[in-house]
Order: sequence, then C-alpha cells, then structure tokens
Amino acid sequence: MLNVRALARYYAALVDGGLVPPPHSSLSKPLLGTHPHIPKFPSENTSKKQEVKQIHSLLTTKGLLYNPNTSPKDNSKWKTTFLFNTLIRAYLNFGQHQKTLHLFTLMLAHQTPPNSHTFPFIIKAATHSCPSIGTSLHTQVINRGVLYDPFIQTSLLGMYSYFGDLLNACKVFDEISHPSIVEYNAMLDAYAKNGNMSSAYSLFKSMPKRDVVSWTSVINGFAKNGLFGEAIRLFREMMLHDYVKCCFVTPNKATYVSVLSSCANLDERGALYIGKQIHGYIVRNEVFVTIFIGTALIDFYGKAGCLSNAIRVYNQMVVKKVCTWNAIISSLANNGREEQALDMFKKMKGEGLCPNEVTFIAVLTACARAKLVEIGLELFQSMAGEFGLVPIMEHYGCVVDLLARAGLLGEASEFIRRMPFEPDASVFGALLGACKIH
DNA sequence: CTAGGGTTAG
Repeated sequence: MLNVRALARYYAALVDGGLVPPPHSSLSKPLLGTHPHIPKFPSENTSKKQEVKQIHSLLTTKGLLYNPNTSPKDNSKWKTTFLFNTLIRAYLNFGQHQKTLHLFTLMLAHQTPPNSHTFPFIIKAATHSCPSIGTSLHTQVINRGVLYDPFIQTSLLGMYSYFGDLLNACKVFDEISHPSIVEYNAMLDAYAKNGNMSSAYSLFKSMPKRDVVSWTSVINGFAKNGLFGEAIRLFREMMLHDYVKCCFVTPNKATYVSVLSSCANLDERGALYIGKQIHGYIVRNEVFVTIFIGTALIDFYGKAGCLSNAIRVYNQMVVKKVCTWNAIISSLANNGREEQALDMFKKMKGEGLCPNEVTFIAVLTACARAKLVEIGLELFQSMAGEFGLVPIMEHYGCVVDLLARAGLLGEASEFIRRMPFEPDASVFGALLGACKIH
C-alpha cells in the first residue's frame, strides 16, 4: 500500500529539484535510474517530467486516483484529493498548464472534491492559459464556498491582474475584509503591473505595515514604468526608514535587482555613483551574488561604461546562465569591443548553453557596430536554422542596421521589403539613421 | 501539499 504522505514528499522533492530519495512504497526504486543533484541541464528537467508522468500512470493503474471505492477506509476521500493536489502541483511546476487544468476536470468527473488547497494551483494554471477559464474558476470557488480563503483570494487577484483586468482585481481586493500584508502586496503589484503607479503609491502609503516585498513591489513598479528616478528615491527612503525607525526592512535579492536595473537605465550621471554604492553595500554585507544580482550588476556597469567592472563581476560569478552571458555580450558590444563580444558568444556555445532571442539582439548589434556584414547575416540565418528561434521585429531591425551602417542601403531596403510583417518605426529608424551617415 | 516582489533586448 502506498504511503500517501511520503509519496507527496517525494513529489515535492521532484518538483523542487530536491535530493530526497523516494519513500518506502512500491516506488522505492528510482523510476529512471539515478537521482540527479542540482539540475544543470534542461534534459534533467525533462527526465523528471517523465517521472511525474510515470507516477501518474502508476497511480491510475493501481486504481488510487480514479477508483476511490476500492479503499475500505473512510478517509480515502481526502487522500484522493490530496493525491490529486500533489499531482496537479507537479504538472503545474513543469509548466504544463493544459495538463493541470485537464487533471482538474478529471478530478471533478470522478467525484473527488477539490479543497482550498486545490484552487491556488488551478488558478495559476488558468492564469497562463485563458481568461474565460479563469472566470469560470472564480464561479467554482464561489459555489464551493471557499471564496474567503486568503490563498485563493490572492491567487484570483493575481490572475485578474495578469489579464490586465484591474477592475476585477480591485473588486477581489475590496471584498477582503481584513487584508493581510500578502494581499496588500498582491494589490500593489497589480497596480504596478497595470501601469497605475499613483494608485500603487497611495495604497502603499496607506498600508498599516510594510515589509520588504511591499517596498520592492513599488520600487519595481516604478522601474517597470520607466520612472527610474522614483524607484531609486524610494529605495533610499527604504534604507533611511530602516535606519531611523529601527524597523528592520532590509533589502533582499529582488530589491537589489530592481534598484540596480533602475540605476542602469537612468540617464543621469548620479546613477553610476548610486549603483556603485549599492554594489559596495552588497560586498560589505556579504550578500550572495545570485544569477539575478550578478546579471543586473553586469548590465549596470556595462550601461554605465565601466566595462572593466562588468567583466570583473562576470569573472567572479561561479554559476552563469544565458541571461548572464547576454548581459556581458551586450556590455562588450556597447563599449566598442565587438570582436570580444562574438568570442564570448562562441565560448557560451562551447559551454553547452543555448542562445535565446536576447542573445541574438546582442550579437547582431555587435556585428552591426563592427560592420561584420557576412557574419551578422550568417548569425541571423542560424537563428531559425540551428537554434529554432523565430526572429521578431527587433532582430529584423538589427539586420537593417547591420546592412545600412555598412553602406548597403539598397540591400537594407530590399530586406525591409521582404520582411514577413509590417516594419515599425525602429526598423525605418535604423535605415534613416544610416542614410544620414552615408 | 497552498498566496506577494526579481536579471539580459537599437
């Protein structure tokens, strides 16, 4: 007989990339050979995906999911709900949103009652599929009498916010009689994501208590809406607040990332000074430089023109991901080191990493700057051919820039004519800019 | 077993 709790723990370990061996059960042997350590390659992730599928099949064939009547015990009903919840979570965490929603319909079809733990997962899955499913889930939540669960309310709020439906997000929030700080923060983020920073800020001011997430949500909201100066100002206020009132709101990794990104994008000389101060603070407080913080630092120094600092941060990073490489390649390309940027690109591929859309913006920019027309065109071709990436407007803009800068104005306009979609202002801008030079 | 904030892009 399967130990349900142990099995759930095993799922959790699978999902979180943990190292826990499977529990004593009919699944006591690993299904797919060895258990990986920290995931390094995407292929390991797919093998875990496969394991979830295998477990699902096992549960089905043993009649544990769809045949609750065979269990004599009275508490088998909640056990089945529990199993469904964990299985749903496993699929959700692998990004299989359709499969997650499908499992939910199966659950209903087999008279397994969803509980308050079920809905947050399902709502998250619906958030990434379509609004109409989301609305019907809201109805389900009401019908099943779990509307006043704070977890579910927060999930619904986040869902409407994601759909750009700020009105319904507000409605959900207004129906919460005594919102917790988490629900306040979800509402702050909803305003910020939908571009309503004045409402975000006034809600922030009116909150009875604020934690790091509250501060970071508003700081990040300012940053995402292009108000970099405001983001930095609020960050300083937060640090001062901490110092004056002795209520310890210390920045965390998300805060650093947001404020560093603001420093990188602020077109004022003071930004370099503030960014350096933040970097200094990170060093002094021995904050662990995560991939996010490292990438933000590289980008910051790259944009500020301190290429040597960008390279130093890059060299100090032990674990690098594609975005880290993208940031250093862009930094090199934007500071007159185009060949080095292309070398980095080669090195990145040599380490087995797959370039993404952003990588190609960076390398195509490098080629355009250095007038490396042949290489640039080859790279553009390789996007779809070698890496299965579909070029978007920005990539076409880069190629137009590449051709036009090199004086090949005729080729550039011909390229625009053969684009698969209507060129936008940035594409013509690249052409006209080059016309001015030539 | 559940909810809130994060990097790279002429």
